[in-house]
Amino acid sequence: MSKTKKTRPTESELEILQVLWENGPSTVRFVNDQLNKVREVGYTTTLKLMQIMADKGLAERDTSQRTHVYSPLVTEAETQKNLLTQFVDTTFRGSAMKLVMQALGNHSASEAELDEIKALIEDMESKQKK
Amino acid sequence: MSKTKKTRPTESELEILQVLWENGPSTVRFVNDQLNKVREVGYTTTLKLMQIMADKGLAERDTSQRTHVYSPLVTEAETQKNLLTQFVDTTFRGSAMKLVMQALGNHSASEAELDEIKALIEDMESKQKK
DNA sequence: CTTTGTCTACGAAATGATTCGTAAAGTAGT
DNA sequence: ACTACTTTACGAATCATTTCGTAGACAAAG
Repeated sequence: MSKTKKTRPTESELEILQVLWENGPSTVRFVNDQLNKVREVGYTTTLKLMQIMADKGLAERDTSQRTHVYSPLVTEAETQKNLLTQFVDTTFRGSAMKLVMQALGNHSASEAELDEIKALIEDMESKQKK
Repeated sequence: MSKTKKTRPTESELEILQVLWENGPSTVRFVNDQLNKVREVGYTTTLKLMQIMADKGLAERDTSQRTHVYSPLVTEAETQKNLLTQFVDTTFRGSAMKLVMQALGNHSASEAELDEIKALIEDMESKQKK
C-alpha cells in the first residue's frame, strides 16, 4: 500500500524482477511461464508475489485491461548495488576487494572482459592520482 | 543430527561463523558477547542457533567440559565461494564480471589494492594466452 | 444462454528462521 | 548445605516468506 522506497526484494521477488528487467512490462502469465522454465511454481503463487511487489513499490501495474501488466519500479543496477553492498558486508566483512579477488579467481573470464576491467582500474588510478 | 555437507548457512549462522573464524573455537558466552557488540541478541537465542549449526554440520562442539566449545567445520573461503556463486547467479544472472565491475565502481579501493588486482588479472591473461 | 477457461482477490496454510521462556543440572562462594 | 549464578536442553511463540485453495468476475466459443 505504500511506496516508501528502500524495500529490499526477497529471493522470489528478485527472480520476478529479473524477468521484468529482461523482458520489459509483462503479465503474470508470462512471468509465471518464464519461471516455470527453471522450476515449478503455481500460477497463483506468482500472482500473489507480484501483487505484493506492487504493494511494496517494487513494481507497478496497469489495471486498465482485465489482464494486468506489471512493470519494474526499481532498476537492475540500483538493486544490484544495494544487494551487493549488503552482501559484501555480511559475507566479506565489508571488504569489496576480497570479493573482487574471489570473483576473479573462481569464475573464468574472457580476455576482453579482463581487459575491460583492467581499463576500469587504470581509469580509477589515474583519477585518484589527481 | 546429520553432517551430510552442503548446508548453506543462514544470515544469523553466518554472523556466528564470522566470530568463530575470527577468534577460533569459542563458547556460546563469548560468541554472544561479540554479537552483542553489534546488536542485541539473547543468550539462549545464540545458544539455540549454535546447537542447530552443530546439528547441520556447520560447527562441531567439544562437550567434554560443562561449557561447550564450538569450532567451525566450514572454512571462510569455502563458504564465501559458495555464497558468491549463488549470489552471482541470483543477482547478476551469472555474470561474475558484471559483479566485479559494480564492486570496483561502488566501493573505493586503495592504490595498493588496485595494483594487486591488476597483477592478478595480468597473471590470468598470461596463463590464458598460451 | 451456457459451458469452459482465464483472470484477479483474498485468506490461510505451510515453511523456514529467529527469538525466547522455562526447566534441570552443574558450579562457585559463603 | 544453601544461595546465587551459569550452563545446556527443549519446546513453543513469533515473524517473514512462499505456496496454495477457493471464490467471483469476465471472456470466448459453441
